[in-house]
Amino acid sequence: MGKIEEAIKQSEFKDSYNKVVVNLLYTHSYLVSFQTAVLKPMDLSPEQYNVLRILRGQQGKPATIAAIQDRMLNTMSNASRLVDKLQAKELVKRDECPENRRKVDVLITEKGLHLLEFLEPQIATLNKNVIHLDEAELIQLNGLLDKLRG
Amino acid sequence: MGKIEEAIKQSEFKDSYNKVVVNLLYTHSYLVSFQTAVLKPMDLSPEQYNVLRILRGQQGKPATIAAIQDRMLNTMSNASRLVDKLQAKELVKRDECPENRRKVDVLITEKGLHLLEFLEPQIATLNKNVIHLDEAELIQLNGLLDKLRG
DNA sequence: CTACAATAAATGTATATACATTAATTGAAA
DNA sequence: TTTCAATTAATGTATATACATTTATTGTAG
Repeated sequence: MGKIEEAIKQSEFKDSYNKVVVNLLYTHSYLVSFQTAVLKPMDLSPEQYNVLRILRGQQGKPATIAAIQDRMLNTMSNASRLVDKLQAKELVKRDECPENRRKVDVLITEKGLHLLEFLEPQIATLNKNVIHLDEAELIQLNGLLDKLRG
Repeated sequence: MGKIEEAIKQSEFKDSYNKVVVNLLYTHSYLVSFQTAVLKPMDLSPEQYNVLRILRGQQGKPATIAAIQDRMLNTMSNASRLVDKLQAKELVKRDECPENRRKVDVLITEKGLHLLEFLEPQIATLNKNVIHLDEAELIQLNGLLDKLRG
């Protein structure tokens, strides 16, 4: 597919800022559509998958809703309802936090951990197939994205 | 804010592919949230703004719904309903395509063009303020994103 | 202690999105 | 010409998202 100009059939951009914004939005959509396809048979949305990985990253420690929200990629979405969905599928469980009853301790279940283990190799294969960059380029891209945000 | 590890409080990633995916999703959210804030006072969503720009790019020629869909950044969303919303605000108009009554000719209105002119300098300023890259880095980033998609 | 502000999560609501289905029109084969 | 497949847009529907409001609990000033 190649250059963004061909991909969206637009011959030129106002400036490089504009072009990089469009390119990022387009590449995001490209990646998310593949990811969605892999997750869908397991009835998971990309954000639900992300929350599961956040919880596994806690390594046994519970996370509050606010802590999950804080680590989410899409900072504006609704952690409380995402946890609802995951709980309905028994992938996470909620406990009232004993020392502060306003808070809720969220933990990933065994079932949730197994689902992640099942999905991870599929996601890894997918990534290698759809991201046409070598290791050096990946590192360079990570650096540029970090720098972009300042 | 800096490195993605700090931004989402995750100390390490499975591999560079994984890291670049997370970094892209996070950077996307970073950019979209700023863009949304600029567009919101004008009652436009980012995708509606994108459709307006696609239509202006036609330079007077109408575009069918399918042609808009094809050029959209988020390839899965619904051009027909986005055009509905824009039409309700009188930013675009729809005409039945005379030589093929299945098709619909969509055109940007004067009002739509004026809105774009009003927004563009605001978006340009925003981009310069939130994208902390110089011209050489922007070009490099565009190249890497194009290559990523293959 | 009481009243009130601050915090945490849940809920309400409108809109957006993903995806499937339907409806209308056209083109082409029998 | 009739029938049927293909094309194009619109609609249905379930879910996701953004953002405001509400509820419950805690902490603190008076």
